Amino acid sequence: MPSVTIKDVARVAQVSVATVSRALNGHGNVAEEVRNRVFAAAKELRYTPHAAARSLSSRRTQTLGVVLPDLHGEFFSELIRGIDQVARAQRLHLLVSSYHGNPEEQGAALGAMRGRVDGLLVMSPFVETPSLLGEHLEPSFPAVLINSQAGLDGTAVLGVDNYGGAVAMVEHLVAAGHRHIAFIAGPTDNFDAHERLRGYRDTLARLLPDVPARVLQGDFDEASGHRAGRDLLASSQRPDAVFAANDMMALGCLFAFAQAGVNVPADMALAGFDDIPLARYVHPALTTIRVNIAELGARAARLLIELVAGEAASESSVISTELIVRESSGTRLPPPRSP
Amino acid sequence: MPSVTIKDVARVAQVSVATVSRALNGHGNVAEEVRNRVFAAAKELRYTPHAAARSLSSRRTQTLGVVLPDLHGEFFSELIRGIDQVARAQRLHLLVSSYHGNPEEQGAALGAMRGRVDGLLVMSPFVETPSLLGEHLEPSFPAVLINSQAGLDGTAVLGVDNYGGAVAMVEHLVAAGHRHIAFIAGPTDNFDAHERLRGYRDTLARLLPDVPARVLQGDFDEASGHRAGRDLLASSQRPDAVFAANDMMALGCLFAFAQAGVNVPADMALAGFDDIPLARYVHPALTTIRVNIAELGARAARLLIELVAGEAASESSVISTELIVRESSGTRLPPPRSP
DNA sequence: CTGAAAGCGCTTACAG
DNA sequence: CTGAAAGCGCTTACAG
Repeated sequence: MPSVTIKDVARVAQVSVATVSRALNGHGNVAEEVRNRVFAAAKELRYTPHAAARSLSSRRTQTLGVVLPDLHGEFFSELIRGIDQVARAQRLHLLVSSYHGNPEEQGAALGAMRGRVDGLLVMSPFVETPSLLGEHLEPSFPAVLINSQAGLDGTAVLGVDNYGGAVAMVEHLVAAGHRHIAFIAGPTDNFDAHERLRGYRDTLARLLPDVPARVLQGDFDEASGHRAGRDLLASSQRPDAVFAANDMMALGCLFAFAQAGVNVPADMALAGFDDIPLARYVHPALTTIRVNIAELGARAARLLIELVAGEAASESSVISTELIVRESSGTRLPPPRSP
Repeated sequence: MPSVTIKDVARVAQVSVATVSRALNGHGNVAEEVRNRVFAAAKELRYTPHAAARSLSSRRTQTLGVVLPDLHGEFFSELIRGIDQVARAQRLHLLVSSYHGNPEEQGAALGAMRGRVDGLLVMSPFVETPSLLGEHLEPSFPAVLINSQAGLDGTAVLGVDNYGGAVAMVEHLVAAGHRHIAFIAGPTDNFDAHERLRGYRDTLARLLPDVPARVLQGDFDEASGHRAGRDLLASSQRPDAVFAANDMMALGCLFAFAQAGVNVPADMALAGFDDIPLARYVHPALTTIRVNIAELGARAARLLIELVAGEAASESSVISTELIVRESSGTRLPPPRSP
């Protein structure tokens, strides 16, 4: 990073720093000939404005803060990619921070963003999110929550339609002729998990009021799915189908079944949620709910940019999901892959 | 973000801003009682220092810049995770930027980091990297390249031992009894791809001097692997084994074989490179080379932090790889999974 | 269209 | 141990 400053450019171009600033920022009211001199000088010196100085005086950082619970795995990768896509289209930077699932760290991460970002994208999948955020987020500061419970104040929230996805899956399983449908739930303090469970319960009660819900506790990772699968096999009453709250648990369950010689879907149907890349590669391919994560990130970023510009009212909405029927749910497919 | 400044704290604590600064930054030479007053005031006002202002006067941003060719997929996700792990341990922030595989954008991304970061982590897997970077990176600015060709100057480079990994794989395939080993190469302008190809060629020439190398062009994605697989099947001389320069191409190849009813490894052995999560789930599980990407990111970050502190001389090194033998290479395994 | 000057919020020698 | 002041590199009314 060269330490050539606006002063150097001004000297070479023989104008004041004010004029350099105006010329470089395209402020229009600069004589053609002067502007050219400034540009030439800037180029010659390989001048790049000093971001911190600019931020300090302009009150704009040209960067968006992204505060996530973790950075690991495809979900966050896709989310960041979606955010990045729209940010760069607006020449905005991304300050990324993970709080490693630790609520305290989340507060620190939020605080550390001050003076660094023009707005905040935060994902906080805790049930107690509102109070957590209330302490660290000024209501007046542009922010949009991702996949989180609605804040107390009017903070915008963008999320996946977890409830709708779970509803669609249960409807599908029931339509495929399954009656006893067990559910492997995600962590109890996770908002996504909570919504998916709610969708399962509501739909089962609606479609098959006489069949009791059956919920096994999981925590979204493969091992817990495996455990749940074994418990199911060991129980006196095997269900017709198992709906796992996410694909990783469904895979764990699938392996448990495979080890026990239980055939999916012939002996037991299986479905997941998320449509991770693995889902279509395992055998049998996994019926699941697709969630367009990049789209979620992109929409959140767009909304935030509007908020920063003072254009939009904070409004919450939801990204719709898509049922992806593959072999594991025991439904006969028309053509292999419809576009 | 509250707009309470150091002045407010000074007023409430009844001291000068200089004292507030010293107290909050732990400069020691502040009276116990005064320090307490300052802390109390800061807490009461929920004061958070303004990062841009601090950076401007202290010449330190407490953030590391990360400039990557892309943000998509597991590799970058893992890399960022590794970097994040060490950065946060030092309370450093991460400014992440993707240049979307576009060399021009890379220059812009690099330039935009000025005044925002204390050091730069850049991955530039182009063969022409040195000249590209020379234009935008001041030699005096702390930077470490990741998985890139060595810079002209003394810039530190950290990378994966692609060459060594390819050597190990060819040795393994030969030891398993395969002679005609085809190679599906990655993009010609990609440095990783280049090194892997070199490892293949050298080792084949060394171990089986009479067998000609056979290289098909790919571009690291599944489709190109599929294409190469079909070409191989259509050719008059089928090889005994196929070594793809990365797992995605190996998977594409595997699907091409499966479609054609060619059994792996009975009819043809197959191996990849990277050990992506899918590798162990496909059937047959894929023999591949594991690369610890998070470790790569972590080591790069550590090195950069030392450079920023002026502690280390820039030195280049390489992350070793590990041969993961699974079914696809046609070797009989001892126990299923050795730890 | 252009310049001199104030100010953004901090840190850090320099005095005392 | 503490304060007054300069300065970090920019932007932006305010004059002209």
